[in-house]
Amino acid sequence: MKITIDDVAREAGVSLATVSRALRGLPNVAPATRERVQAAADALGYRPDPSASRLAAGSTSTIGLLAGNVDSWFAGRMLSGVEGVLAGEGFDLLLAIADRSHPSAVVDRVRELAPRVDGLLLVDLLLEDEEVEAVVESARVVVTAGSRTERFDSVLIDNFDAAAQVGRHLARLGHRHVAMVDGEPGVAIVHSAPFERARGFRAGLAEASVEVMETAYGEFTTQGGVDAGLRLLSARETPTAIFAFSDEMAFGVLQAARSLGVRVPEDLSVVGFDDHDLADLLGLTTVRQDVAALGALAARRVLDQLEAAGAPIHEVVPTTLVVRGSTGPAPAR
Amino acid sequence: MKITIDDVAREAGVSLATVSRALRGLPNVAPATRERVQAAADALGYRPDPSASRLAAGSTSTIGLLAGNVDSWFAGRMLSGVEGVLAGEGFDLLLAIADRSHPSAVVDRVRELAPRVDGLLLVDLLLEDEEVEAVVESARVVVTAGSRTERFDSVLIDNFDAAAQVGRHLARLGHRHVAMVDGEPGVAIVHSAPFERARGFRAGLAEASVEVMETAYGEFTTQGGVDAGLRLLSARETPTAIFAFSDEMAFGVLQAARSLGVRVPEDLSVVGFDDHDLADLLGLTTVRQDVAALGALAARRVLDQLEAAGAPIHEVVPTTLVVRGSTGPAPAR
DNA sequence: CGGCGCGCTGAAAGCGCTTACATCCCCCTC
DNA sequence: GAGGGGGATGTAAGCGCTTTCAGCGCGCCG
Repeated sequence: MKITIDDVAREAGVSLATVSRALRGLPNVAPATRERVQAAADALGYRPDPSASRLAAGSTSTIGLLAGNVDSWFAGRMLSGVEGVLAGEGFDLLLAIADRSHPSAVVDRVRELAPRVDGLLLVDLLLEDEEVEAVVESARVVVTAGSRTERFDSVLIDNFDAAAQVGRHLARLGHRHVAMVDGEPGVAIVHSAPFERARGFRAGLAEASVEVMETAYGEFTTQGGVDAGLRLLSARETPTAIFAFSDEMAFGVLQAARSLGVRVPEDLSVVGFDDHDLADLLGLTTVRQDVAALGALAARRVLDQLEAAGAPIHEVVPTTLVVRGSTGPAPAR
Repeated sequence: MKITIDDVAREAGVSLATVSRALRGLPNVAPATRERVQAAADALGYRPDPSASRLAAGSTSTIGLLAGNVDSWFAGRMLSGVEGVLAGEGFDLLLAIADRSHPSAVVDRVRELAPRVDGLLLVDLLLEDEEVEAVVESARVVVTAGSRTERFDSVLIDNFDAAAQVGRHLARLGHRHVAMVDGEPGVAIVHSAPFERARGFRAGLAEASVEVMETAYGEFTTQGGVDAGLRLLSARETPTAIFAFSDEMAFGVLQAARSLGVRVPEDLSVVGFDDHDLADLLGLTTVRQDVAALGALAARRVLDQLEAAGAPIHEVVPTTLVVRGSTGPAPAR
């Protein structure tokens, strides 16, 4: 029932080797032959069996995308960008999620993925040094998006600079009591997005001799942001400005403020990160990054690496500070 | 360099057939042999080549997920739920997006996907009858999630009933001038989510002899919701309540209301659909559906169908109307 | 006019597995 | 104690492609 390359060969009156060459556009096929083969293939509705091609050719035409989650605004955008490029180039996209609660989840998943893909895209994943090594060993082509590791190609924004701008913005507004909402405590991986944002924010504030008075953690979720906001705003000394490392967490902070009767921006300025669809609606000052473009670029990097691996390339995509109503002058004390 | 099943066979001192059987847990392998083989495989770090297995076995252990988009709250949740189940069962997840701007996109994509997957999951896709036929012909196992087609298994909510509840809720609050925000005009596919929501909403209102005065279209995006809201609220006769078919569109309506100085809920009641993370934050009355559970169930249905196909099964997941601050009594006129 | 090179095509050997089918051996039954 | 049955293992034939290598015919050069 299944139509194989032999059927096409018979139909076109050539050998199956010629069919294979003709259909894949390889050289050394006479134009007339190529057409005849194509016509035969179309007539029969022939579709090459991917499993067979993969086994014979030794490559899968598949790119694996491993992310920590897939239901955040960031991940969704990233996926969109990546899929667009891969589909355009005829590659399959294999999606995997690394359960962050399990310590070796990333490495385990990479090992599983490696044999079934030509290249791997790690999205927004923080890797310890030994994890990086393990990944290097099991996968041939690896690109990271949203975070950076010396060993792999990466596509990301200048987190340091973006956060520094936020710091300057708040300092300029007169804020002296400033807090931040990071993802998780204890993760201090150099070059990782949270690490760089914290560092940049401090640097931006430092220009005006302001220091971060406290850090809370919100796991990059809205609910986590609520909890973090409640903690910060019900402490003895409350901040007049909070910088959350994602819009989703910032939304949570806004909610916490509202539930405590803290007015934004009169009593509290809030800044997020991402420029989520709803940031505009909620009037949130934030850092805009074009995540879909990031994803598209990352996908291209994987494809390029497939052709010719070289020294790691780190691409930086620009960001913009978008000032809206959630930030204002520091209240008088 | 690559470790194959032969290497393991040699190491364990058995034939490669036995290795294959032992490692896959097939019967007719002596426990001692199985252990020896496993030990050899572990020692060598053997990983079966998926391409070879697939070619030989004739099945791919891969499920394809085709969606219209992947960056909505709904799609992200769905993906999460699906991935969880598939990963647990050792299946790969192939992700594809059907570009809705192209009319035959879904069918084309299904044809591409079919040879590389064992089963297909169609997420939130509206299919015309002829498209359904084309899909039936090219793919063996198909399940739809979020929408329903007689030919395929489906997992979805009772859109009619959920929307009817919304209608009753608004009617009970005294609203007589009611509008809705649908996705796209002209899509009237029976059993599809938008179709059923519109029908259910009308039915719920009809119990109180209320009719829908107008319908706007928001493409299921926040921006689309803004536009739809602006249109509805700046018409000659404005509604006192708007039911948007997704929270994201409802957020847009809220923004439109705010920008026009229309107070919610004093002047306007707004209801969404989904119970997005931020619905709570924004005080949006909405219909809660557990999308991740929907996805998990859908994935299971695909896997079950793989084992034994039967008459289409339609699973219905319950929803809840969550009343928050965005709905209130109809204003006096 | 013979030989050489080149463009095109075909034959065949895998790619690394799965899976009938054959084989062997041990133990039980009569 | 011979015959049988069944569990454990091995042998080998594919699965449907890709790719190397050889072959063939033609045109061109000397």
